[in-house]
Amino acid sequence: MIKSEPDVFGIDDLAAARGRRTSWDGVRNYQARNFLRDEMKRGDLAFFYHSNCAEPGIAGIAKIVKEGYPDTTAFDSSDPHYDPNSDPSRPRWYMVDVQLQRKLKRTIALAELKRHADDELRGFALLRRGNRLSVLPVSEEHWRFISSIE
DNA sequence: GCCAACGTTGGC
DNA sequence: GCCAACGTTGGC
Repeated sequence: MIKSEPDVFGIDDLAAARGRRTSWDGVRNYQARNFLRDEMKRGDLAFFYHSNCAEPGIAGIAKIVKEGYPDTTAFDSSDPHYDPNSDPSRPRWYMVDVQLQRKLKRTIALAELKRHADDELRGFALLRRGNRLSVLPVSEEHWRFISSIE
């Protein structure tokens, strides 16, 4: 799952992007970085989640079209995500490229997902207390369940 | 706008 | 290595 604030870059922005794809850059959290760098494979699907907005929830599905590679925004001193501690010879931050697979027929609200926190979605990282990860794993079982309630 | 939950930073 | 201060995330 990849999270984004729709006011900044939402599912419709991805739909409007050239090739319906974009670089998922600017992630500056080590755990999230590890998922981008090590876990997400070309062809994998990811839920696109809208955070920090009126109706937080899953808005669409994206596909990983390029596996983890160094996040070049970290090297650009004029970029808001610039990190002087990330050296091009030893990059600290990684990104992937994603492409819109499709928007969901409806946004599956966080409130609805929460109703299944103790059964079908038990253990889902999104629902764990204090979760703030912007990139997080979804198990096969959880993926199938969420797909089934669309 | 408020606030809880973190992660990071930096002094010691 | 500890821990207080600070900044950020994100639901409400």
